Amino acid sequence: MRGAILSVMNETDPNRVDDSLIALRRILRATEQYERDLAASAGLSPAQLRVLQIIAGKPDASATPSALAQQMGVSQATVTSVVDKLVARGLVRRVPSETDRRQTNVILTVTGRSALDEAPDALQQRYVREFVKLEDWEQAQLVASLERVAAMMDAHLIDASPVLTVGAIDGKRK
Amino acid sequence: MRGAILSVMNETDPNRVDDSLIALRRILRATEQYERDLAASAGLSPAQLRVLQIIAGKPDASATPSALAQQMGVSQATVTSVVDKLVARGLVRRVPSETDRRQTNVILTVTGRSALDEAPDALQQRYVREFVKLEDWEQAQLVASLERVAAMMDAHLIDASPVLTVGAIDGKRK
DNA sequence: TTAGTTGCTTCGGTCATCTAACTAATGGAG
DNA sequence: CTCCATTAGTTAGATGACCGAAGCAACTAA
Repeated sequence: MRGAILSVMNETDPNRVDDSLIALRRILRATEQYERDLAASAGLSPAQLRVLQIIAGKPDASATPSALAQQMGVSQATVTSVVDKLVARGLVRRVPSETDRRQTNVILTVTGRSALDEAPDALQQRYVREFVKLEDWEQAQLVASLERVAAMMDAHLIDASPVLTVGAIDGKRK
Repeated sequence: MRGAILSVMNETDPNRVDDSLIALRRILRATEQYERDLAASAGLSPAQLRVLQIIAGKPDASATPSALAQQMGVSQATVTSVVDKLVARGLVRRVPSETDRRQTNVILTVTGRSALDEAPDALQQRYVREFVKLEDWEQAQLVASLERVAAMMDAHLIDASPVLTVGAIDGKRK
C-alpha cells in the first residue's frame, strides 16, 4: 500500500484517518459487491430486494410508496418503477388504502415473502456469523464505534431508518 | 427474549447484532447519499467521479480500462462507457500504450485534474472533520473496530484497493 | 364550492451495467 | 516465420435505477 506519502505531522496522525477511510471503503465495497451477487442470485435487483425488506420489516408487512421513497432516499417516481417490477413478478401487490384513497399500500404476497426468505439480508450472512462469535465486550465495542461513525457521517441526513430486516436476524437465532 | 448467546454478564445486549447492522446501514446510506449529492454538484456521476479518483491515485495519473474495471468491480464494457463520457467532457484522454499497443492508458487532463480538486472524496468532508476532533485513543479505537468489521465482511473478497485519494486527505490541512 | 395540498403514476431522459460479439495486438508452438 | 489462442478494448443491444415535470385523484380548508 502507499504509506510514506503523508509524512509530516503535527497533532492527529493522518494515517489514522487514512486507515479508517480505507476500512470504510472496504466495508462499502464488500457490501455493494455482496448485495449485487445476492440480488443476482435471488433474481432480484438490489433495489427490489430493498423494497421487499423494508416492507417485510413493517408490522403489517405493508408500506406506502412515499414511505418507501423516504426510507430509501429516492424519489417516488423511482419507487413506482421498482414496485411495478415487483408487481409484475407477483412478489407484492398494490392495495388501495381504506382510510385515505390517495394512498396505496404495497404489500407482500406469499410468493414475495418466500422470495425474501431465500435471500438473507445483504449485510448478514458472513458478517453476522462472525459477529456472534465475538466476546461480549468486543461486540459492545464494535457497536459503539459503528454508531459513532454513523453519527459522524449522517449527522444532517434525516432518518436513516434501519431497513434492515430484523426479521432475517430473528430467523437465524431462534 | 433474545440474546441467549451471551451468558456471563447481565443480559444487556438486546440485540447487538441488530444495532451494528443498523449502524452499518446508516453508514452506507450516508455515503451513497453523499456520493450522489457530491457527484451532482460536481456535474459528474458517481461512477465518473470514481474513475477520476482512481486515476488520480495512480503515480502517473493514468490507468488502463482493465485495471479500472478490476478496481471498481465492474466489467470492461462499463468502464468503456464511463470513460467515453469523461473523454467527451475533456476530463480524461485515451493514450495508446507504447509498450503494448492493445492497451490504452486513460490519463487525466488538466481540466480533469481541477474538476477533481473541486470534488473532495465522498467519504471525507464531514467525516474527516469529525474524526480529527476525536481523542487519540478514540481514533485508534475506531480504526481498530472498522478494520475488524471490514475483515469480517470482505474476508474472501480480493483486493479492496483503497481508491481513496490520499490527495484529498492532506488537502484538509497541510 | 373552490383552491390548495398531498399521494401516486406517467412520461421522457440519463446513466450504469451487463453479456455477447467483434477487432486488433501479442506471443508462443511449430 | 506463420498460425492461432489469448488478451485488451470497443461496440451493440438490453435492462434497471433514477430523476424532474406533468397529470390526476382525493383530501382539507376557507
